Amino acid sequence: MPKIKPETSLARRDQILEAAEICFARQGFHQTSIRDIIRQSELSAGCIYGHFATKEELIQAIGERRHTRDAALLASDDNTMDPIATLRAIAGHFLIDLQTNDGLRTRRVGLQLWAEAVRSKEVHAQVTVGVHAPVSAITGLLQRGQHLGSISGRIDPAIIARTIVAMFQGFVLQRVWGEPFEASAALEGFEVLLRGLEPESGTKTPATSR
Amino acid sequence: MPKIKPETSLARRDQILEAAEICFARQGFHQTSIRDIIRQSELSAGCIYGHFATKEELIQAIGERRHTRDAALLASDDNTMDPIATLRAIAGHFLIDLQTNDGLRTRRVGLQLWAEAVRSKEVHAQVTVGVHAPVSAITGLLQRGQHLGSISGRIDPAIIARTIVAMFQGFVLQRVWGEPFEASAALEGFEVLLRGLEPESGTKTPATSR
Amino acid sequence: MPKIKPETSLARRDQILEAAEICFARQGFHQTSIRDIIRQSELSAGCIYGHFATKEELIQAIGERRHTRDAALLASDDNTMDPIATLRAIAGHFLIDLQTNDGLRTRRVGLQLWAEAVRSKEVHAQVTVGVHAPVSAITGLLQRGQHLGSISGRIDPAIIARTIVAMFQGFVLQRVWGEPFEASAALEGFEVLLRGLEPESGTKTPATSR
Amino acid sequence: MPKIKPETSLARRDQILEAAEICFARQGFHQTSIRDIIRQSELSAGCIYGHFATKEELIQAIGERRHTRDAALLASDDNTMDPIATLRAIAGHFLIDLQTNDGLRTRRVGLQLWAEAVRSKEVHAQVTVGVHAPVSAITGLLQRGQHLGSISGRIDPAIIARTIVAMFQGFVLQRVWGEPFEASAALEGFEVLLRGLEPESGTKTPATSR
DNA sequence: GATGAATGAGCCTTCATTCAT
DNA sequence: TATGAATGAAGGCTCATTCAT
Repeated sequence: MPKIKPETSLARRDQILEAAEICFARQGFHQTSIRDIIRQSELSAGCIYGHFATKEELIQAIGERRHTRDAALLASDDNTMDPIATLRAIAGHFLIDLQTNDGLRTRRVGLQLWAEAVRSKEVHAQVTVGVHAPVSAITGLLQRGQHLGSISGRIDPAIIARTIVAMFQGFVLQRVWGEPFEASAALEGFEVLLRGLEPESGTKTPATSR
Repeated sequence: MPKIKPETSLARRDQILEAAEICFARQGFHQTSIRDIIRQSELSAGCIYGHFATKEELIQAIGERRHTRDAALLASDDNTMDPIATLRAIAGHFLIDLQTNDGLRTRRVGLQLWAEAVRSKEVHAQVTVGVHAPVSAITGLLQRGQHLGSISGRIDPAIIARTIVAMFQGFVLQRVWGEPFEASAALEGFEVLLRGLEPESGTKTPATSR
Repeated sequence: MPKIKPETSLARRDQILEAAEICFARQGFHQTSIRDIIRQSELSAGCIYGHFATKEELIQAIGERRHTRDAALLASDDNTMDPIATLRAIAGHFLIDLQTNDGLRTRRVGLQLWAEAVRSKEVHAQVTVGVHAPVSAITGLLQRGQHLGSISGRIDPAIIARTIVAMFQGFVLQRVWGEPFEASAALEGFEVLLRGLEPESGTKTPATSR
Repeated sequence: MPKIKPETSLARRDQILEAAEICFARQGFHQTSIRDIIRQSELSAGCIYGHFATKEELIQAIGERRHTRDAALLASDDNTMDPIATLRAIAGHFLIDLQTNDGLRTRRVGLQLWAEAVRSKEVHAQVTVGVHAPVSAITGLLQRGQHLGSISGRIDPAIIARTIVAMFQGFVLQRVWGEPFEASAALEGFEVLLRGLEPESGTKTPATSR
C-alpha cells in the first residue's frame, strides 16, 4: 500500500524498481539492504517507503515486472503459423533475450524469485503463474500440431508442454551461472526434443486416425 | 579451524547439518537464523560454532552433502548396460528420489544453493561441479550409444547432455514448487527426447558411417 | 564512512563521546558495553553506530579528545616569561585540572588509553603524541633556561623533559587511584626537581641577568 | 578457591600463571580469552579452572606475583649503607630489571593492573600496596638521610618518596610504550632530583637544625 | 586431577522502518 | 513529497564456565 497516489509518479516507482532489480540481481533479496537500494537509486529511505510499504512489497513488485517481459515473449503465437514453427520462434526469442544483459539480469532476479517461492506465498503464486502461462500456451500449440498432423498423437500435450518449460528453465539456470551453454546449443537440444514429437513414420496421416 | 577436533563426533556434525537442512529447506538460508537451527537441533550456539566457524561454512557443508547424494544417483552406470537403458535407469532413480520426503527436502535446499551460487564463489563452485558431473556422465553414455549405433551420430553428445540436465533441473523446480508434475509424466517427457535421439530411419547402421 | 553526514550534528557526536567517557572512566573500555553507553547517552544503538563505525573508533575519538585538553594546558607558555616560571605555571594548571571532577575523569580514561596503547597501534600513536608534545615543549623551555643561565648547562634538556613528564604521569596515576597526594604536595616534589636544575653554585656568570 | 589442594601442585599453578602473564602482557586482561591461556599453557580449560575459580582470580594471582618481584628490588636496603647510595642502588636495580625481557613483560602486565585498579577493588588494594611499600621504604631512607645530614631537612620525606615513586612509574610507562628512554637517561633524571635534595649550601649541619 | 565438548548469557553490529523537518 | 537521523529488535558470534568421562 503505497502512501502516495499510484498515478502520481509511476516514473519514481520505476526508478526504485530499476535500482532494486540491479541490487537483487547482484546480491539476492536478503543480502540486499534497503541502504543498497537507496545508494543505487540515489533516493532516500523515506522516498522509497513512500512508494513501497515494505521490502517484501518491493520484491513482489519486481516479480510482477517479470510477467510483462515473459508475456511479450509468448506473444509470438499468432495462431496462423505452423505450431512447430511458432515453438521454434518462441524458443529463439527467449534464448536471444537471455543473451542480452538486460535479459540475463532479469533471469538472475528470476532465480531469486524461484528460490523465494518456497518461502513466500505471494511469490509462490507469481511463480506458479509464470509457469502456467507458458505451459498452457505451449499446450495449445501442441494440440494444434496434433490436429494438423505435424505432431504425434501419442504424446500428452500438457506433459510435453511442462517438459519444454522445464528444459528452458534449466537453460536459464545454466546461463545465469555462466555455464558455457550458448543459445545455438540450447536450440540444438530443443530440436532433438521436437524431433521426438514427430508423428510415427508409418502413419503418414496421423491426424485422420484420431 | 574448528574449536573441536575434526575427528571427534562426526555424528554431532551430522546432527547439526540435519537440523540446518530442515531449516534451510523450510525458510531459505538467509531467513533461517542460527537460533532456528539451535532450536531444531536442540543444541546450543556454542556447540554449533564449535563445529562450524560461520553460518556460511554451514551452508557450504550442506552443499557438499548434496554431492554425495547426487554421486550415488549417477552410479547406476555399470558400463555394460545399454546406454539408453542406463539413461532411463538414472532418470528413474532421480525421479523416484524426488518423490521421497528426504529427496524433496534435499532438492529444496538445492534450489537455495542454486540461487546462492550467484552471490557466493564457493557455492558457485559447488553448483558448477553439481552440473558438470552429470553432464560428463551423460555425455559419455551418449557417445557410447553413438558407437553402438543406438543413438544418432548427428547429435552433439555434450550439448544433449546439457539439455538433459537442464530438463531435469526444470523438473526439480516444478516439483519443489509443488506443481502437479508426477514422476511418470516427467519420464514421459524424457522419452520424447530419447526418441529424438534415435538414429535416422534410412540409415540402419549409423555407427559405420563414423 | 559515517552513515550520517559528518558535518551534521557535531553536538550529537559530543553527546555520545560524553556518555562514552563517563562509562569508560568508570569501567574501562572493555568492561563497558555499548549498551552501557546507550543507557548513559539515552540514545539508541543505531544512532551511535551512525556516528561511529565501531567501538574501537569510539575509543580513538575519546583519545583525540584528550589531546585538545592537554594542548590547552601546554599553551601557558608565551615565550616571554621566565622558563622556570612557565614550568611552574604549567605544572600548576595541570595539577589544578587534576583536582576537578572533569579533569580527573579525563585522566581516568587516559589511564585506560595508556593501557590500551600496548594493544592498539592507533591508540599507541595517540599516546606517543601525548608524550612527545609536552616533552618537546618542556625541552624548549629548558633550553631557553640554559641560554638565560637560570638552568644548569650540565643537564640534557631532552632527558630532563622526559623525566618531568614521567613525574607528572606518576602523579596522575596516584591521583587516579585516589591516593592521598594533593596538588600542593606534588608541587613540592616538583620544586625539588627544579632546585636540582639550578646552575652550579660556583658559576655565578650565566645567572647574573637574574 | 581452587578446587585442588594448593600444596598439591604449585608447579601447575605457576605454569598457568606464566602462560597467563604472557598473554596478558601481549593483549591486556580483557582481550585475552581463557582459550588464549589454554593454548599458551598447553593445558585444558578444566585444568585451569581446577586451580583458579575465575578469570578474575587469575588476574589477582598475577598481581600478587608482582609483589614478590618488587619486594626483592626494594630489599637492597641493608640499613648500613648511605641512604642516598641506597636510593641510587634501588633505582639502578629497578631500571636494569626494566631492560630485561622478563622485567618489561612484568611491567607491561603491571600497567594493565594499574588500569584495572580503577574497576576492581581487589586489584586496587594490590596496587595500593604496590605503591605504599616503596613509598614507605623510600620515606625511611630519606629520613635517615636527613638525620645523617646528607639530605636537606626542609623537604617532607613522605612527599618526596611519593614523588620519586611517581617518577619511576612514569619511567615504566614510557619504557613499556617503547619510548627511547634508556636506563642511563632515567638515572640522569633521577640524579637531578637527588641534587635537589642536597642540604642548603650555607647550612653544613642541617640535621641538627631539626 | 585432567580433558574438552557443551552451555547460554551477552556482546557488537546491522537494518527495516518511522517521522519531524 | 522528499529527506535522513533516529529507533530498537534481531542477528551472528564469542567466551567464561561446567561437567561427564
